[in-house]
Amino acid sequence: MNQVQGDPTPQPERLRQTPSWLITQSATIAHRLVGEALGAVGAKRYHYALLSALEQFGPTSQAELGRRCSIDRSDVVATVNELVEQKYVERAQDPGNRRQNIITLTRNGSCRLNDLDRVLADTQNQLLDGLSETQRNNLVEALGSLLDHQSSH
Amino acid sequence: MNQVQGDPTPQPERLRQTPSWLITQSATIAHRLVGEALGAVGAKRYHYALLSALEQFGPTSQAELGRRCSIDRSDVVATVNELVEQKYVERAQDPGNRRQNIITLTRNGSCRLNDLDRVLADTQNQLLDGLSETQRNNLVEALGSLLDHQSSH
DNA sequence: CTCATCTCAGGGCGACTGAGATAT
DNA sequence: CATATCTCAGTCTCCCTGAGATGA
Repeated sequence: MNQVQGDPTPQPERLRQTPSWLITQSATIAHRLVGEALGAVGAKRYHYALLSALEQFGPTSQAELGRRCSIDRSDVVATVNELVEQKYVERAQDPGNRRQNIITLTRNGSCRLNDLDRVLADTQNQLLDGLSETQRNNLVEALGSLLDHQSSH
Repeated sequence: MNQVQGDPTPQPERLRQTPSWLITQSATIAHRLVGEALGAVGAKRYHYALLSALEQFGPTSQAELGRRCSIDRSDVVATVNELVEQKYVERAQDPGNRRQNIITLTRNGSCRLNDLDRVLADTQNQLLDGLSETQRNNLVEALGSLLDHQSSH
């Protein structure tokens, strides 16, 4: 029967004050929102990441794609397979270095990226709905620093 | 052979400017750091969460623990099993409501929580190493708002 | 009958590891 | 020889669902 009022199952103070917990909880929410939004159009997070990299940097090997997007080599293989099947990218062996595959964005893939841009813009607004402009900027700035610093070990 | 200079595999702009991507990337790093630190002393993230809730709110049913810590009912069962086995909590049927189990923190469990507090404090410093005090406060504040707003739908 | 709770079994995804084949 | 790439197979953790049993 609970209390009459004033105890809407708050979270433990320890967790609320632990940055790593705040980050992973937020990530779970972000993950769900993005997954649902992309899933509704038949895409996944990794699809968007690879298409973004190809659009910005041009044809790229799979290993390089993995480095740029922080995606594991195994997952790059699987994701490229999916994107090839959907005709959004093409895979070709590099004649100058036959170890590697060069992945190229198709015109279809460019359009796809633009579509996903719109889907994601909506999702970001949903995710940050309660935050002021200042809070949004602070968040992006702080997490950017965190990633920069951590990636340089 | 790459360029002579100035191209240390940067990330795509689109990703760097997408809050959900920044959050999930940071979460992956946080997850790894916390997992390794807790794993080194035989603990898991869920262990710390449940112990925190029990310390702050006293004996609690499993369903309530799940609500307070945002842990799924199935995972609460598994985690309580582990904590019972390690003698950090005790499980007893509520005589007033025989549907539910009341979980109680043992003296051992209290000590364990203090130990984990120290482990986690170190980890938070590692995680936020490159950030100024202002950035850290901004981050905690922004993510707190995000979680508050999202949890109220 | 309905609702809440506890429990188990298992699916799905993301992050990751190991090993083999091939080429530099 | 060592190194780098691509690929497959498979593990592990977390998040979540479904369903059954019990009791309010």
